[in-house]
Amino acid sequence: MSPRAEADQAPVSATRGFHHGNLRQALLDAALAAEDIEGLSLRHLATGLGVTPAAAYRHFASREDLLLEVARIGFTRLESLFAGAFDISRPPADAAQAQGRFMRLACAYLQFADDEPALWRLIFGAQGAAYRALSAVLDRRNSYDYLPAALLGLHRTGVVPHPPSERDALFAWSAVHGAASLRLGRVPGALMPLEDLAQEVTSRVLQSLRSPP
Amino acid sequence: MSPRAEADQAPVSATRGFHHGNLRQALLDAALAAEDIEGLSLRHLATGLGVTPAAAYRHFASREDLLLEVARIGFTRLESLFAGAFDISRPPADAAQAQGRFMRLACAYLQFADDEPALWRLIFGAQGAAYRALSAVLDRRNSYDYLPAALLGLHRTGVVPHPPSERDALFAWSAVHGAASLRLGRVPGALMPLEDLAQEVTSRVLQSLRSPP
DNA sequence: TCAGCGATGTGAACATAGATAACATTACGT
DNA sequence: ACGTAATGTTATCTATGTTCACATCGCTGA
Repeated sequence: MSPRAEADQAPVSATRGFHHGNLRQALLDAALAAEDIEGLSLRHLATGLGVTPAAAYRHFASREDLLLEVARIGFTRLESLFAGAFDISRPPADAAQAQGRFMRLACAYLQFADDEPALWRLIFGAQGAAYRALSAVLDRRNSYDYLPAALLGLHRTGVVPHPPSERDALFAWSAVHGAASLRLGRVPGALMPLEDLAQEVTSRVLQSLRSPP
Repeated sequence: MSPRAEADQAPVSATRGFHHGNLRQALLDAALAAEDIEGLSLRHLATGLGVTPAAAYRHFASREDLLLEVARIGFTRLESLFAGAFDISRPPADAAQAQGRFMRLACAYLQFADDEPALWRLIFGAQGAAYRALSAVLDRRNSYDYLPAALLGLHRTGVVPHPPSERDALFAWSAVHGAASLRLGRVPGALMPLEDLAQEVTSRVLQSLRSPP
């Protein structure tokens, strides 16, 4: 279908190869910079790069394909935000650290929505089409492990009495995801400073995790 | 801008006036029945109704305008689901009833996402553009009052010790909205029966509301 | 009653979009 | 050095949103 792999690792802004630049990456970069990724036009992108519309089809099977690739890159950005929240390979030292991890994870999620709203909408928006398409392809080991890991840390350090279940994880995800959605929707109550919102949500989720079903 | 009002009250499927039917409503109905409302084409809609594309512009200033009107109708549908959850004009009799109201309100929200995914995506999807545009126009008295009312009922009947704050409402909304989003995104954990999910989320939100900040 | 006017629909047209096919050029390996 | 694969171009097709000039229906007031 579409040439993938080695996309996000290529020399970033190189007009390198000359004669014609290295499109593909240039197209992806331009798409990533777009204000409305889902609404962008291949022709606009191409002509904006001084190239013919048809040229884009040498690198992407279709507009959808391009968008899917952009979504994939966006997903890896979200993953690296998660990775910046805490080191998943090392367990938390104490309760405070476990709570800090949980809080910072929520913060990362909200930060992504704040910093890259177009990418957020591309991934989680329109029926989550891109999201579902991605889930089938990505090795989900990375992003899908941070939340369970954070919850497990909370249990191991005694913050939460019961070992975390899938339902616990789903509830936590729902709360944070919902908060991010409402924030993007400019719901008045969700427009407080990002850290405050993360604090708010995580502390409340914690409250609910301290009790058995 | 756009002719509004009296739209959702018009004779529903009437090809009444003859010669030419009563478009507008027919267009709205067709749009409401579409599987992908945001992606529909005016031409398709028009020709599907045996009418010229340009005819649609006698009733809607643009495609966007049509979509906004559809979103408005969708919003009133959500409101009537809320109204079916409980009678906002009467306070709950006891704690059990108050909890039932809260639970049924969440159920209504999730039901809407389940039954009308296209409308949900139109309203809350794409950056919540439609949602924001609507919020400015709608008298929000209806839909925006159910959640605070439900929370107030919980407090008045002694389920929740502290009077509900805006932050309480935002958290509850976030959790339910997030659950609906993940469900629409076919996140595996959110695919349980609708009532179970509503029960799950509301009981956990309740847990968190029982403690002071 | 009927002239006329406003509401509504038609036909043709324009611009933009995604997409494809045939052709041109460049770069690179053997 | 040559030829083949990669990449870009030109031209073209179809679909869509949108507009404009024109046609037609139906109702209202003299």
